[in-house]
Amino acid sequence: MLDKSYDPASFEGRLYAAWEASGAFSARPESPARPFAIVIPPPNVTGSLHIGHALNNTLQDILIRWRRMQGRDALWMPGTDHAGIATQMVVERLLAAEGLDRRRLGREAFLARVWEWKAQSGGTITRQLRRLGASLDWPRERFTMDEGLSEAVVEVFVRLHRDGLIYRDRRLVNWDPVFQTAISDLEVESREVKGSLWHLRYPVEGEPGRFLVVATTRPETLLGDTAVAVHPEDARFRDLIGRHVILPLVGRRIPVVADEHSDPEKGSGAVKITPAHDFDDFEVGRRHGLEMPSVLDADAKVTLAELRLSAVAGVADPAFTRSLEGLDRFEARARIVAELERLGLVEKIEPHTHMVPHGDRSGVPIEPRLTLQWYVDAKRLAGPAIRAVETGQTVFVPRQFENTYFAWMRDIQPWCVSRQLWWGHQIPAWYAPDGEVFVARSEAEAREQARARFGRDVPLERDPDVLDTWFSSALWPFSTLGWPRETPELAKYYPGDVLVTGFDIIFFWVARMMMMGIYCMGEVPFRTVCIHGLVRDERGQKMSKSKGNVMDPLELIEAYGADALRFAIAALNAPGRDIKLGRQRVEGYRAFCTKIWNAARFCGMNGIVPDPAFDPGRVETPLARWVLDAANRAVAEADAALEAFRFDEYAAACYRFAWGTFCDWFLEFAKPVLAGPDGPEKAEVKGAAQHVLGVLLRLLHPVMPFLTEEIWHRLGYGPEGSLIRAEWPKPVAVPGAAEARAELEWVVALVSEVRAVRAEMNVPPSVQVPIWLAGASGETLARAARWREILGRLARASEVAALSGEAPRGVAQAVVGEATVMLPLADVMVL
RNA sequence: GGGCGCGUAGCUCAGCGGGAGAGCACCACCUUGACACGGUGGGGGUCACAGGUUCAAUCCCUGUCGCGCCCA
Repeated sequence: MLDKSYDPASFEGRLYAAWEASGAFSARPESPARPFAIVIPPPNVTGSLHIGHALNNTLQDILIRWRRMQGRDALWMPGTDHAGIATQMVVERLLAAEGLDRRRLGREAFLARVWEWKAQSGGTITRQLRRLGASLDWPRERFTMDEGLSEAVVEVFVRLHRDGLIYRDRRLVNWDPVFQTAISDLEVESREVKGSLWHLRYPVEGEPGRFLVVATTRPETLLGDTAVAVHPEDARFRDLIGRHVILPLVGRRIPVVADEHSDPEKGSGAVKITPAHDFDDFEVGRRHGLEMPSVLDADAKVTLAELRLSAVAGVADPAFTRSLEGLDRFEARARIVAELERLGLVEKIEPHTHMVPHGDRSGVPIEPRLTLQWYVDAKRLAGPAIRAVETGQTVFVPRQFENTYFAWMRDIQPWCVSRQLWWGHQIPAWYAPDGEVFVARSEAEAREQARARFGRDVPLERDPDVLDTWFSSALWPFSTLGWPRETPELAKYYPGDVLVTGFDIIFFWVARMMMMGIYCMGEVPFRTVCIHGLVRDERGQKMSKSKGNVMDPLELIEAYGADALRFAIAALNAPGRDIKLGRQRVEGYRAFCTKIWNAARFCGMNGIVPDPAFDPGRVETPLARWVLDAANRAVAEADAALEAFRFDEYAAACYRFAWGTFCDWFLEFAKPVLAGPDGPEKAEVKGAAQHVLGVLLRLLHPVMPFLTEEIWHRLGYGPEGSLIRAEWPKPVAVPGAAEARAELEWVVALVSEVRAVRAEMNVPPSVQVPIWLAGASGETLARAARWREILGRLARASEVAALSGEAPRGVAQAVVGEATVMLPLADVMVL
């Protein structure tokens, strides 16, 4: 028997442990069953479960549990990624607390510390996913730095290099001065900064007293200017095109070039060009063949190494400029502006708000820097990945997100994959003393190549850099299955069925997994990409620590149970929309959990016990036929919703059937029978009840695994922990379903009408009133007789009788079907 | 500036050529032997606005306004 109240904390942990111990989450590669495979979008190993993970993993778990019950060989591949920067940051912070730093420790010792940290703290999120109920195949758990996955990374790098798809190039990168590494465009976020627009006077060569005024937000990069650009159509500057100006502080002459990059409407109409420290300027520099001296180093401090300083009276004093060497970029800015003001070279300073790129983790402005890095030719990999979506080999749900994918993929830039970090996959490239590069699977292989090239052994040095974490994540759909080895898992579970992820991740994972999957496997990594939104607070605000509006899924699970949280997430997951989640929503769905619990408890109290011998094809009473038919429809609705990734509709179908049909009507109709004498009718109603409750538990299991599993064994449907393996319900043949539906719909309509009329007339529930039916068919009167007792209970009818002739005075009337319902209320109304 | 999406009951959102809906919230009544995390009943919307197509438009088309996101 079930306890008096629903207390999820009392069984969730126990059930999860039982499932996991029994191997219920395991895929069975050797089984002939058709596979259903999902790879988890690997969470960051430094992470802990936030509400976005709860959403993402609830949806995946619903799909996996549903397909598993349908008999598919379900594989949900777990794991985490090594999160290069984030992890290195965490460990460096720990070292700092001990007064150490990684450079003093050395690479090898530092990496040992990272692994040590991972062993101790890396399992946080996987433990938390268990609290959610996520049925991941834990023994298969992978980590992007695992031996096997690392081997895959090296293999892909070597192949890409062999195919000319990976190369070294000197280009501008987003340089993070804090982490001292290149970072990806996607790790850069624009932040609005209140700054200034400095209008600076550059003396025009050969015309003393004439200045070309440039407007800039970054006066400190002036040192690296190699031109001034004006718009070719701009009449103000036409005569200056092709002439030169003198670069203040540096004293070199730099050309005035015509370039459409310069916007006559903005600033002064003339822009300084610093090709080594600005992406747009870099392009201008390329177009005009300009030099590209760097004036800021890895720390974003001034370096003059690539400059030649000349003295120009009143414009450039080399002694001053040399004093800038080694200054931080912001201090240099202040000093430079002060010097220019002293020289009378500042025309004006305007307040100016603009967007400045910041490193998303370091929080400081990124510095575009010219560096030599490894690049993947993403453009060539993108072609097939675009076609795969165009031709429907992979489909996005909702469809409109394909546009996001196409937009990004069609405009894809060379992918900088090297990072100046220690934690990550070290690039498998070795350099000979002359700089010749050997890309190989191992040092031995590199030596062989070098020997073949030089005819003797030469000392080789390995590239110290590591690869972008996304490089290894991109391989996740097949590296986790054993690639490059041809394992049974790879053969069976690739391509996967679905990738479930947020729209903000389309660029990160989806695009890269598509490119690498097609390149390495010759086939897309997944058939469907199911895109969900962001979880926001109840007012639609993004959750953030600074706003203090974050909801902790673990806290919600403790307060309301994992099932309530999961159901809330599913129910609110409207396609293409963000989820606005408030505490009250979760609380509200906890009420639904409680309702199910109590309904099951009622069944148990009335001796409704599982009966495998029950045959729904042989039921005779309208009530049993009707409820079995309603369950059929609920199953069909749930299936259709899940097939379409409509988690909200699946939840709604379950809710409607469980509460609106099973509890509100079926159990109420069943009560007089259950309370009555034993006999065929009671046996049949009990049979139908146990059957439909069993359907309901199975139907709800994917979204409410704990509650349903607990009821399942407590009521004797199977041993503890067996619902997860139970067969997904299928519609059953119900004889006379249409007639039963018509009859029960009539009863429901009649009861509802009578209740409404009575409520409107203020008749107290304690007062029983006759129901008279006028103009009723013989069929209706027969039904009325069959449901006499129910009408007494639910419609508070003292009698149900046919009426002929005139309507008596003082009766309230309503129409149900062909009949007019009359209630003699004149004496009992409360006015 | 380009793209995508959204504007339907107080809130969150379904619906999408012919009947305006759900859940929650609200109001009233009800301690009925599963459940007050409950039951019953009820109020509440010119479906953003303006044109157009159609016998018919919340739904299709065009435009306007407002909001959000992505990209530059």
